[in-house]
Amino acid sequence: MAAIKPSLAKGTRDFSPTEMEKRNYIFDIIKAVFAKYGYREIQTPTFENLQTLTGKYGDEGDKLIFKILNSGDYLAKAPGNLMEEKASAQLAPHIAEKALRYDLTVPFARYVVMHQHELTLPFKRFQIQPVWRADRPQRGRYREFYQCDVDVVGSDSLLNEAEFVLIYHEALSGLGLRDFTIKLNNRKILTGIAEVLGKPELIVDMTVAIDKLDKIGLEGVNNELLNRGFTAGDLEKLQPIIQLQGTNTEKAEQLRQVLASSPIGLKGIDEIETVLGYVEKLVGDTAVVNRFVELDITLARGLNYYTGCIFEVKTNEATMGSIGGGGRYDDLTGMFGLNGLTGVGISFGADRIYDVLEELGLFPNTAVLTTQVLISNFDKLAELYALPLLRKLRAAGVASELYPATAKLKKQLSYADAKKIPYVILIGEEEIASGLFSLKDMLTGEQRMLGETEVLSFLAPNA
RNA sequence: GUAGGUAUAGCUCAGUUGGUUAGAGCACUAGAUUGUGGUUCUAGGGGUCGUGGGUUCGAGUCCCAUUACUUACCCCA
Repeated sequence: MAAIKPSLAKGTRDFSPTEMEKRNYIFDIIKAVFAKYGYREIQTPTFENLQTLTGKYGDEGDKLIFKILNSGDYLAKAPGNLMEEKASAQLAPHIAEKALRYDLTVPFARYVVMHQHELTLPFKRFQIQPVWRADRPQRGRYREFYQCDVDVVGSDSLLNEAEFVLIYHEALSGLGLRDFTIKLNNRKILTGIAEVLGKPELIVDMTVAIDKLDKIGLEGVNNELLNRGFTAGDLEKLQPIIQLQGTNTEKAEQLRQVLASSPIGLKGIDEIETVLGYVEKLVGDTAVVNRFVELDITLARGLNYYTGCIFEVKTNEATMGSIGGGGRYDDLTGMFGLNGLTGVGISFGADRIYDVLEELGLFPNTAVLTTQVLISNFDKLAELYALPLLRKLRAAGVASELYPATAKLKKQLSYADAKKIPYVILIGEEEIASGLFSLKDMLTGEQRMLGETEVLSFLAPNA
């Protein structure tokens, strides 16, 4: 068999030991916060029935689902006419009945419906698993990436929304981020705006356009609105909304006036104000809230399913898309036949957070823990002589290893150096004769002769 | 799906209007140092210059095609 050139599938990455240690550092901090707020972990399968996933993410989203070819002679049962016509989209469900999960929310909805009789509502769960999307990779965008989702179903209390703001703040601060913005919006406000304009059916076009304010500026947004079916008169009404200024309270006040004729819009504002009120009480410091939380009506995401509050988090310390997002969906499980169950949740983009922490140099050294001590291996005699010490070190909880072959000391020390092992124990003729061990500090280069108990108490002072 | 950019050693990259045997740094191996790493010095291994075609006396260099990677748009974490 001819050797093939090794390569990674597009948009995927290997995680080497150092990277894994850093990734776990992120996951551990996020998990600890989730647990602290009462969420419990679940996992769902890597792949689901294709039917479970399609139709949940909009047309664009459906195209990005990785489908898994059926086993066996999958073309035998496929409709001939569709193959003749090369109708890929229609043919796909006939030859691919499974697909890789696209996010964690839809599998969670399926989970809730299937386990409804064993769940105590409200059910609070978190889930940290990879998801797959078949889009074109670019900076901060991968085809395989991890989401850290935390959701609660069966509770319509806005306390949940408020706690998610706290979770974001606590987790991101815990990771060392200092300047980020938790943006809040509400689907009902967007609906209200579209209503006031008399164009409720254009809500998606409207929000997609004004969402780009940061990127293409006011003029660009206005042009896009015109292209998407809005009139000059609509634009005029929209200007004060798009360019909303001031504190969160001031913004809410202005919106209240604009949306006076829209009951649903006013409800959205009520919700935002309630959430902000809870957040202030929970944080206990208005200045902190104003610094990290921002009412931003240009925020548009997940419009296919979000019905209430919408979240998005951006870091201001690095150029990166959003590092998290979420929202409320009133009918999370309706698509699986269980109506009237509301859900709200957020997600952390772990891979992007990793890139940001890397760029800002925020990974602590302790995130990269390794073997504490390496025992050298001079010859077979020393190797055997080392084994009891190795056993005692490990029994005392010291991460330790014996160099697995008789090799030049230079090579063994280089190994310790490359692996950043802080101590090396040298065992040769002298040590065997004296019964002492040479303990070398790799950082200072100092070397001492110690007895076994001294070695153990030095490397494991608390054991 | 649309539009750019890039492709030379394991990695990051030089390579002059087309001209002899394609280079550097890092990494690796060995020696200087037969029981001492990280610094230093010396030597060594490692290349069908992404692939296929074309122009030319001659192509890493120019042209065409193709593939892969990459950046941006759409969309999204």
